[in-house]
Amino acid sequence: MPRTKQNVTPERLFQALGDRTRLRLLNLMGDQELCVCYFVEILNQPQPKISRHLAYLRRAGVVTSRREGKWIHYRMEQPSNPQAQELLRNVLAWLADDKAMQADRARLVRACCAPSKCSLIREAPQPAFVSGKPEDRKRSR
Amino acid sequence: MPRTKQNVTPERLFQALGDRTRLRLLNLMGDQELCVCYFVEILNQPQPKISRHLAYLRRAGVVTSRREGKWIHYRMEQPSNPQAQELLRNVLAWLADDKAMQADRARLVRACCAPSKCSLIREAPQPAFVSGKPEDRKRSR
DNA sequence: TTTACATATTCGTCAATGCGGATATAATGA
DNA sequence: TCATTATATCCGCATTGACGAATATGTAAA
Repeated sequence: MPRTKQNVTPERLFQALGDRTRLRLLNLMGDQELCVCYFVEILNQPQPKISRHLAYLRRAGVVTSRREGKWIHYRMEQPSNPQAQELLRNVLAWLADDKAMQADRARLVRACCAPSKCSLIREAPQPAFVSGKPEDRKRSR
Repeated sequence: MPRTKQNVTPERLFQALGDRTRLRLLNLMGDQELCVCYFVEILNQPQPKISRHLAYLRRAGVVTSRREGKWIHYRMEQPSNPQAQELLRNVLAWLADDKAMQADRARLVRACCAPSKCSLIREAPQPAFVSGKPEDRKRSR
């Protein structure tokens, strides 16, 4: 029997949100799917660290990933519970108030405008908001 | 200089929310101030455990306490940031969906209707929603 | 089939935190 | 003052989780 997406418990979700690095990751992928190398570039943190936190978010059911060749894209996953959806929207809205989070988003935009300047993302696929593809996010699993 | 209420960081708040016992406590005090002995009675957990979790919530800036003789009342504290306020409202709404949380609230109402049956709260001051005093919560600190 | 590159995982260490049990503190009343 | 009651804190232990460093895996390209 194919295991359907299990409901995230509130405490599990909040544990996932209880770390600065993970909040920064969610802040960046709030709008769109992003490739791992962007997170590493923007947050300027060791790649294994980023990877570990992404894995934590995935295990907590907050994000999903999709492979595209060598690259792996992460995006937020809509919880099945409407209250939880609303809550995640609120989280992102709160983060948007934070100066450091705004700076992260600004760095993302800058990196996307001049990918050639960023060693890590020079050849990586661009996020949708740059390439212009409107919401063609495929379901992964 | 009197220290004003410092802003709660998102990660700190979410850490505070990342525990089942603390969520149950918040669920109970969502509507009104409550005396510690009620938490002990309703959750049916060791008093030191309840006390530790209440202390955690207090340190995280989520609740405040007020002493009344032998008893100490806890209530949720409004964050200064409107986004955080909205978020806490959402948390409570989400919890209200949870069967176990509903059961807790039902036990609270039952305990308040027959305090003589509950050894721990036999003589404790009743919560405002029982005694009928409309929102006379005094600021503590 | 090598090589290079993107990403994930493992390992050892350390700090934070949850718990039960015991004890301390604070207010009340005899 | 002493006893009682409500609540808080401390102790020792186990678990979780964050980290850097090293290494493994998977894909593509030569």
